[in-house]
Amino acid sequence: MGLGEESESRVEPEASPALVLSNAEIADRLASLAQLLSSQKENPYKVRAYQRAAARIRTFSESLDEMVRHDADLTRYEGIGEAIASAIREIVLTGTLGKLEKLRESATPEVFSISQYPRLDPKRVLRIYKKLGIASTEELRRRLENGEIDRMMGARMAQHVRQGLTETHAMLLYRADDLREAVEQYLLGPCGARRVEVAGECRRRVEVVEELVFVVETGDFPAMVSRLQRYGGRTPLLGAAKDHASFALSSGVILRVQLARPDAWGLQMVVCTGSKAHLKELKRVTGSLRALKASGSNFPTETALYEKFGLAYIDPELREGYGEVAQAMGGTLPALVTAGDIRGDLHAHSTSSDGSESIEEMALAAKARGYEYIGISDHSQSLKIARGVSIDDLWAQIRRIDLLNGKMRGFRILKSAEVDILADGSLDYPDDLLRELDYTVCSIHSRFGLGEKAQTERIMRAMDNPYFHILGHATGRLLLKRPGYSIDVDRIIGHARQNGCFFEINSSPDRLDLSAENARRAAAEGVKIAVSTDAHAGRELDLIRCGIDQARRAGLTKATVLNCQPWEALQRSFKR
DNA sequence: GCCGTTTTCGGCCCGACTGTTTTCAGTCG
Repeated sequence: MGLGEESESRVEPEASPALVLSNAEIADRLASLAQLLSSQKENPYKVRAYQRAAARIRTFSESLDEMVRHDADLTRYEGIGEAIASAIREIVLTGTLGKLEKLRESATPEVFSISQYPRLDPKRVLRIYKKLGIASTEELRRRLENGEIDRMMGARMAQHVRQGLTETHAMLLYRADDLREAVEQYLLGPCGARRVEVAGECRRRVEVVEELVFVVETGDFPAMVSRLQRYGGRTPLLGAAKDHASFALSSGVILRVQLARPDAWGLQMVVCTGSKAHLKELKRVTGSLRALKASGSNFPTETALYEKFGLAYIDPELREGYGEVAQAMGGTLPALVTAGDIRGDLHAHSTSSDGSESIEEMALAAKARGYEYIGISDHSQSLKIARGVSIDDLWAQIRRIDLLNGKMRGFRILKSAEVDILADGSLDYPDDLLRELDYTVCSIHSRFGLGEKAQTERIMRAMDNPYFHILGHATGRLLLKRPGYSIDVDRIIGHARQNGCFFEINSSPDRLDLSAENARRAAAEGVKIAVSTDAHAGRELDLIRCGIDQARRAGLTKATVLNCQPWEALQRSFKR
């Protein structure tokens, strides 16, 4: 998008830079090799080593091709040893990899065709082929599009195939932040930008990013565009006009840069930040933004633009078209929660279950962050793989925390547990033990496959237990990996309100569960939400920033976030 | 294949549960 003066045109690939292999092309070959080795049942650690190296290479901003030609030592990078370094050299110098070609020759036609899509897992795809009686990637794509893979193989498999077959790839926000940093440095350094600011999904803190957008100021835009084509060796230009351009980054994310003059900077930031839904709301007040630009009005900052139309400044996280423009006009925008409002973490693990630091260490880490409390919520007895705490051990842990609290000043360790919600909706500890805890986080870790109705009622039954307090990661989703189990969120929100239960925004970057949309619905019904990290080590308490991003996207304020309260108030909230 | 090092090879997390099945391999944190 952007307010381009002319529409984008397809650009023919340049002749000479094509001789340079891009990091993406090198990574693809290593990934294909991993596929073929995997389908030959090679040592899985070897397979993973190639996959890891391929993934790593996609994040490089320097050109591997150039490094090889300058005889740089590639083994200084983690995950690249002698063997993979020499494979990369061979790819760069000969354009091919003998080992890969050989394996391709001996592969079945099915596996050969799968290896054209380096992100597909051949084992999984072969299972699909067998079950659906098909044998080609074209057929695979067709069955994906008509929903058959979803129906026959499940949503998870469908997601894998979808990601494997498409060329653009979404990326977790917190990985995109690293990429953003690298591209920003590249824009300011080699590209000679005077000013760079990130916009788009990254700025709105959307949990999964498909496009990196920058607003830039430079005296020589064409030079910047040509320099960007050499990012990571070679970065294909997808299209360009005189004031904007987009590129296909190695990682599969689209990079878009929009040129802006200082006097139109604010306007371009608004347009490039989006979202589409926000801009639609905004245009009802401002009229066409394109016309606004043509009028030559002066909008050096976003605030200048919003102010001119009688709007308060709208935080980027709120720009999703949920009525924020009307709120900005009426002066009723929420004061979004910030990391500084958080008084403690209500979901952390310790060495008692699958954490890597002791209760004392976790407490010290929380105290060092300026928190007033930390809730130790270790896994319950049934979750064997996470070394769930036995009934006896939890009794002992309760007594130990009491002792520790006796020695702490101005800080409190809360006695909690992440209690499994069992298949029948009962909780994984007896009531007389649950009663001794300050509160509980109750979560589903098994039987994801129950249908929506059964899963919903399972959670509602669990909420009927008077010692149920916070529903942990409500849908079990893992972003870009697993869609989560199906539940009727509205029914569960209603039941939570009735029973005095709460939700959690789990801050793990690949969970962020509740979603912003569901958190918004819960808050609208008056159900408070804990923003928790699920930390398994002291440093993971930092992940709270990811949860805060999500909470802000949901429009949550200090008053709607459970752990913005001091312990005394919290204690009252947990009385049912 | 990489890493670390106790320098020459073993570990790379793991163990119970699940299944319009695949009786093994995928899955849950």
